[in-house]
Amino acid sequence: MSDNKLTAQDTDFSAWYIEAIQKAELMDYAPVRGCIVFRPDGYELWERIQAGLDRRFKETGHRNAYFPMLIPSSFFEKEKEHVEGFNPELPWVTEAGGEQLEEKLALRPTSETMIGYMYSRWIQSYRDLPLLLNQWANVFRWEKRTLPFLRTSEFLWQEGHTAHADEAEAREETRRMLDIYAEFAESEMAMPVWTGQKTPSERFAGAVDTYSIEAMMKDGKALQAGTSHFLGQNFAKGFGIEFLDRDNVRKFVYTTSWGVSTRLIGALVMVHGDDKGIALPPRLAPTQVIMIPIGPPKSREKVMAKCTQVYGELKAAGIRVQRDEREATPGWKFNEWEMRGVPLRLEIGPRDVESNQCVLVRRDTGEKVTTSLDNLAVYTAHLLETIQNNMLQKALAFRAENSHLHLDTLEELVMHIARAEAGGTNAGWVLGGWCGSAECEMKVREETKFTTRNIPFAPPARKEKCLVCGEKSSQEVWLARAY
RNA sequence: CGGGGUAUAGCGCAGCUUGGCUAGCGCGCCUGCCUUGGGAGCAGGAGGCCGCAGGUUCGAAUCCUGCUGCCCCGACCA
Repeated sequence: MSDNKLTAQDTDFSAWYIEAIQKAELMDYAPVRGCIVFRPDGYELWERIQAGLDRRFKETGHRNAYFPMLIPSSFFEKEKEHVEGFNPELPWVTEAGGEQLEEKLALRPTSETMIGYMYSRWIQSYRDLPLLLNQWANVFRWEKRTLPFLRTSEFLWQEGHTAHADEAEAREETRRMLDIYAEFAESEMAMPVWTGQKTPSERFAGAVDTYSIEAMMKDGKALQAGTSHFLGQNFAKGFGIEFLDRDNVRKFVYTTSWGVSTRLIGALVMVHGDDKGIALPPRLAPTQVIMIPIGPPKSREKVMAKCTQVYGELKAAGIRVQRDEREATPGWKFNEWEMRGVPLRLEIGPRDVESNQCVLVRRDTGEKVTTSLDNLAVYTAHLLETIQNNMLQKALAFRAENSHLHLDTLEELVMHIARAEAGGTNAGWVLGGWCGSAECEMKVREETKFTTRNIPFAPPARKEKCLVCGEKSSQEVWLARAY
């Protein structure tokens, strides 16, 4: 790159984002519209996300399976809202082997239809229930406007699909998986989220109820980071998923689906990044410690020998450590690895070798400490945990600072946004009372571009009146600009 | 899909208004010397179908027409 400095976040957050993810080598643009390449560091983040979630899915009784990517067009006609929701963004295969296909095939945007079809063949009896499957897959959605990781034509995700004998059990499953997403986001990604219910207008196409986790990005915008849907009997009826119950009556099953995608990588960047580049939480970082040897050529041999020894000790302790022995100046390397988000830097120079010590520098705070090489692995492991924790605390503090709980009318909200824009700051999120009407929801959207994010299960404040109409409020809802 | 902008080396740009010599600059890249605790220095070097197609002209990166990609702004989305 011509200029090694990133655009500052305050100057232009979206320019910062695009530059940061490319300079950190998480992704690159592919030759197809809206498609990206996941480069090794980006893909490894996904692999670590996969590993963490997959373990949690298995612990709760789910198994993985894989269904075809091509879906017959007739499948989309079996659930009316589902078709209407997805039709505009489906890519189609219409020709193969040099001939027109009898029935065109869609590249899946999600697999409710394919899986519904298969479930109808597999489920006969209440003894076959619950059926708890998950699929790791790529999906396609031809979006008008794309943004790397957050919205691309093809993306990677996980979609869980379960079938249950009764409504209560299916609803419980829907909430259980949402809670797993929230716990994962906080403990592994150091990203706090609000769990809550989507309003009817933001519901998944074909769902009875949709729940989400919502996270605040550094520009104050909201990102839907995961969803869990209670599908009722909609797909069961569309695809004939029936079972014979204990009472010898044929009944439709209740289904759920839930998913998170590679969008989480974008979330990680937008939650923790700063003007130096991206910053990764230790639990997910492909490289947790980067070692940088320092010193003139004449001391090289001694320094390298010590590096090799320390490297071996850290590696043996299970720490993901890497050495940068390239012929570049230390300063250059410092900036490079900060840009790539490595949580901890370890410097060893001639002075350190003499006194059996090294210098550790934290990515999250910039803090430098000189420490003994004795018991270094234990010390480092603790420090990584401290960083993980601090990143979550910082994200929580940022979210609290930018959450506004004391705006009670649309006028106040409009003023609040105007003040933020005039001051060049972000307007953050606003917790509003809501009467539950679509009219009020639409009005906020039209006048402020804020949309309803979700109705939090545990709102941080109670609201007596609807922010828009002033009528008695039945619930609190997060309002924000969203990605 | 509507409105605006842009396309010249891997990246960022100048040159175009007023057509003309071998198309430049910075960063990066390669080789050598030297250097190393916050983006070092010197010397030498490689790298271009000036987005694509057509037109005007003795001559086009430069003027004209069409197309395509990308970026930004508005209606849809994990």
